[in-house]
Amino acid sequence: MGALQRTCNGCNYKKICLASGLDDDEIAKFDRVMKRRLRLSRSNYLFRSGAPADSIYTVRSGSLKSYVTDEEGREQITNFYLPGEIVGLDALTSNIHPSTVQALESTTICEMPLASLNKLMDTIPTLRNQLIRLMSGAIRVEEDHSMLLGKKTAEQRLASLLLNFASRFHDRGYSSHEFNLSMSRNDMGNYLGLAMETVSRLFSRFQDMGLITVNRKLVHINDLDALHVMVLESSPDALGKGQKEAKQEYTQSVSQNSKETVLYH
Amino acid sequence: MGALQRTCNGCNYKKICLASGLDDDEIAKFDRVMKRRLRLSRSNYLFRSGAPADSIYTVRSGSLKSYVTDEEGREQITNFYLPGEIVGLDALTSNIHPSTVQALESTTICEMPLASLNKLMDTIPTLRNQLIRLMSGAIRVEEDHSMLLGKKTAEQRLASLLLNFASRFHDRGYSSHEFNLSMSRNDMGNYLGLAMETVSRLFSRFQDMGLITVNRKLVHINDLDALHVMVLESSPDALGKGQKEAKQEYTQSVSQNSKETVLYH
DNA sequence: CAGGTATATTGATGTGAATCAAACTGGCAA
DNA sequence: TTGCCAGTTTGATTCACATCAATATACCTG
Repeated sequence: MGALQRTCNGCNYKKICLASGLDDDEIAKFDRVMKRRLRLSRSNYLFRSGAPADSIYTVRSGSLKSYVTDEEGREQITNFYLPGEIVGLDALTSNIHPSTVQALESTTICEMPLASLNKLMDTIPTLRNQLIRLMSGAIRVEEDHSMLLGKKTAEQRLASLLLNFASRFHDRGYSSHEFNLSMSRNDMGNYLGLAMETVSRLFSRFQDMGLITVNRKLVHINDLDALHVMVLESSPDALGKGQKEAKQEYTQSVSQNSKETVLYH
Repeated sequence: MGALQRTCNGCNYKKICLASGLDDDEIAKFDRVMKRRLRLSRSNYLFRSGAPADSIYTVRSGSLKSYVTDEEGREQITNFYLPGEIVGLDALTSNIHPSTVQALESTTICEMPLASLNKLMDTIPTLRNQLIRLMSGAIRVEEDHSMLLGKKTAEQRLASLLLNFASRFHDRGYSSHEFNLSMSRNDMGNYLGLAMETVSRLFSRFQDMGLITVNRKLVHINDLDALHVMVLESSPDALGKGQKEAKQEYTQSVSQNSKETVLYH
């Protein structure tokens, strides 16, 4: 996954990352304060939880995992990061990193110092808006992760992960049918709230069902539709009693329902 | 939980909400575009997923729950909101609400139109920074929720919820020992990734153990420390084999470890 | 204040995924 | 080439929590 350009303008991911939406003049300013080519090899840390946060980062090539740690040393992987994605957005409340970020393979990273970013945002409102958009997106991603952890079966969790990566690789111009998952089975299990053994068994099962072909880290998806169906299959409690209005069109906006009423005073 | 003032300056929660950090002049401008006293009664919607997002909101009194819905109608509650907390931050990517937000009791809400907010942020950098801080905090909250859903036992999940509310009530000037949980057992279970019956049993168990006294929605915490200990107790896999470096001081920042190395090129 | 409906509690049973326990595989260093 | 070791696969068993089921209790409505 190369992206050898040294400027944002030449970068493959400028449409995805912080620089998205900036005009030529603005991107040049942005470029000037962006530090490029931070390099990490496999399993090295970008930063650890508790460290002061002076910058946010973008993956340029390779991939990362981030995880939070509790007082007992339990680790929960919260995200895997692919090129163009922003890392460190959870540190802007306290300027202390709450997460640890570690490379899954040889990875290059762009660094944007927060001081520079703040200064730039004063003069480039587009940049501020883009940061806000990305942060909002990060919240959504976490919400989806909660849905996965709270409401999906093991099978649906792994299917979701495969579909998620398929679509993100597709967005980056790579095949959505064949790709490398750079993290270990252990990492996948941790992210999915499953034991490593369960992940391994599911890979075997999916292969036996003809849905995928796996060879170590390389995954080939033979039947994307079947994986989609699998994720949608209703789990035992999907339509539990407590949820009277479930199963209606979920993209609806405003209904005539009496409960919709909102009153100003 | 009254907060009857009609201006931000007189509001109990101005230190927590968006207006935090603004000087008198700025807060006056902010005040001018804030719409106050949106009212919802129990189980009414503030907005539903799929609806266009034109504003973000702050709880003024009462409480809310937010949940995401998948294509099959499964609902995952992602958050409960108390006075001073901001709702709708996950909608700023697409200007479509990904979540549904519903009142848990009679609730009053302040509304900040996004158009006004954007205009204000052009002239008040503090406001922009505060929004960014709050969004970053929202990401952290979701990460903690993932840790809860992915790595904690049923017992630890309910204990975490109780401690979470204890501390949030405390922050708002209420007792951290006695408070009302406005949501149903069903909602708690949904949020915690547990069956309602499990939540109910745990309430009974905690009461039998002398940790709390429950009367329907009213919870009195008798032994806060014991709940803390319970959350920290290591679950079966807290120190699994895959996690070599667990159990070290989790607030550490930079170690001498060789893996810490970061190279510029 | 009677009656119905929501919500909550408690008990009995079932099960999906965890845990425990071996083997197996591939990468790498000597 | 050998041997080691981390990562993975596969199998046997257990267990925490879900599900099913039956009351019980609070709340709301007429």
